[in-house]
Amino acid sequence: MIELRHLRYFMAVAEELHFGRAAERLHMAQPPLSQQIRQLETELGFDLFHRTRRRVELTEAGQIFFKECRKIFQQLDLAIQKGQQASRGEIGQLSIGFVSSAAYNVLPEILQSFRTQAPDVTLELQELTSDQQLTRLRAGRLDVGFVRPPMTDEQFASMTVFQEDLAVALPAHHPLAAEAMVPLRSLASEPFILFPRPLAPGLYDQIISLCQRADFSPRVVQEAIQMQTIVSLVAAEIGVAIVPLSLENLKRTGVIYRPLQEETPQAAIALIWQKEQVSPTIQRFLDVVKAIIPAQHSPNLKG
Amino acid sequence: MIELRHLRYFMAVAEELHFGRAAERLHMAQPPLSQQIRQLETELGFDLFHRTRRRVELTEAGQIFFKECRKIFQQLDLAIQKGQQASRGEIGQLSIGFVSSAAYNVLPEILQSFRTQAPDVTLELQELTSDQQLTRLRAGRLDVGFVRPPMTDEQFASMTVFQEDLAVALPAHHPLAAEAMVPLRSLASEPFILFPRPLAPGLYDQIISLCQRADFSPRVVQEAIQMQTIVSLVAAEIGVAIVPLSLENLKRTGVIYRPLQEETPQAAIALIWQKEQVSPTIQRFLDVVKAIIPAQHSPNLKG
DNA sequence: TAAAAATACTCCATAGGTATTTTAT
DNA sequence: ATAAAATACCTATGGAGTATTTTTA
Repeated sequence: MIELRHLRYFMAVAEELHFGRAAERLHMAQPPLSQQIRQLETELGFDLFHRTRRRVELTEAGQIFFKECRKIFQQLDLAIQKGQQASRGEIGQLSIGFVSSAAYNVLPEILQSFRTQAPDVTLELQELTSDQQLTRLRAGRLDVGFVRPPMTDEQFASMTVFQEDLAVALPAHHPLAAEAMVPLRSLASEPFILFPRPLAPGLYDQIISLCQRADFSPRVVQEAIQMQTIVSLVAAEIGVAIVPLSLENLKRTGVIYRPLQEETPQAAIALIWQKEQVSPTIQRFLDVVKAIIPAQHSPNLKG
Repeated sequence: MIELRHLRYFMAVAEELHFGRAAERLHMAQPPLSQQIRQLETELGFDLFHRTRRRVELTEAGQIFFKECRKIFQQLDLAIQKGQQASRGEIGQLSIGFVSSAAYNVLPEILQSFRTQAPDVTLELQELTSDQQLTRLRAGRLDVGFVRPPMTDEQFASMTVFQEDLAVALPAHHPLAAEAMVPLRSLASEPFILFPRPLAPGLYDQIISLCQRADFSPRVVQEAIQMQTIVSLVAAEIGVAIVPLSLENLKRTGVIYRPLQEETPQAAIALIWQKEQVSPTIQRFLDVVKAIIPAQHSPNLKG
């Protein structure tokens, strides 16, 4: 079986063209060196040296094998180097899941910062609902996810990266759009547009319980999977929607956002990951996120 | 010190993701396998596996190292394959020296044939005088040479590849050009153009002794290194020259070649090589040349 | 408790050392 | 006569085996 030892010895002899000097360079005696080269030649099935017992010369095959051997050691060095870089999180790939609304607030800044800090990491972004992300995180098909809490699974660690008030999205010509602030009660008879509960149970339940406290159940006329769609439906005067305030960033014309008069629970976005699976690349990503969060101030129209 | 053994073991474990099964595949027990992987990780300076003691998973660095390891083994296979090919003479390089006049007769056919038979051999052609070739052959800087005999050096083997009569090159309007055959004696008072003796002692001495036998010493008015030049000087009516007949192939206008009436020693071209240094590639070249020679008939205007 | 990897130890194959011979210059 | 590689033989490192423990699902 050929070992790197054989190749190292061969390289030394090929460079020195002298078994004695090569042995010296390898800090070993000459006879075992001769033996190992012999062994290598047997394994390879061809001779590497012309041995006139006085002069050592590379055969033609030896010359070519020598050049190719160099490449083997270069490839080995490269493998080690790349592995070490990866172990420091400097190269690698990172699969990131995110709910669509994260794309309108924290995500751009985080990605930009991470790309600067770790340019050798290939990012793979997937827009997914919160529970799709949980499934993929468990299966190891995702490294981190930006989800809507609550998130009560022991195997995940999480960090809140963004908090914002909920607001009412109104058609531009809706009477309530004239007011600076909307009391929730005034929406009691309005048609509502909501996410399907399975896709965002946290947000859905928040909205429902909010309405309950204002003594009404929202009349849901339409569900929509995308934030984009919800906003478009509002613009089309299909109904009103209670949405995270950062949707304002969409700048959809025909839609006006108004804060709720009531104290509302804040809509949060959390970064989650598997506790036990923190690769250096993931760690670097977490570090980048941590560095950015303090700079974030929850937008709040009431402030 | 990292050995291929370590890498082979790592590849097996990385593929099986199970030390027990990997050990089985490697026809060995599980504990030494664990040890060797440990050892590899220590050498590398980073972990290859996440060991939860129940599940084995590649770390990110491990995944990348795995990919690079594949390339190492591919490179190793390539090195062995190329070496074996070279040992069979299927690839390699061949340095060929030749005297300029060889380019007008045998060389083209030989090269063409060899290129067809051994397309993977890179040819390096050098136009050199006979003694320059001897020096380089001794130094190993040339594999074979096409020279003008005589060649009396024990360490070389040789093979005559071409023989031809000597002829007189005359200016087109020279009175002797009217004759079908020229007696050497009629050139006694003509101005001669010759090679400098050091560059082609064999040919030079042949010509001189030829003249001696015809009872005159040639009056040398000009020496020229290139056959081309000699022929041009003849065309310019500077003098006459005794040259190998194959120079006719130059088709220089203004020059007429006429055979000598006397029996002349033939000018030969020999292929020579170091007896002790016959690489498979050289052997293949010799074989090609041998196959061609019988087809060669010495051109002879007297025939 | 069952399955899998890690530890602890033991052994022997073989890499490497020493002494000597062979051979070519 | 000398330098260099090959051969013969011996030594001991460390790779691999067996038995056992540890750990977690």
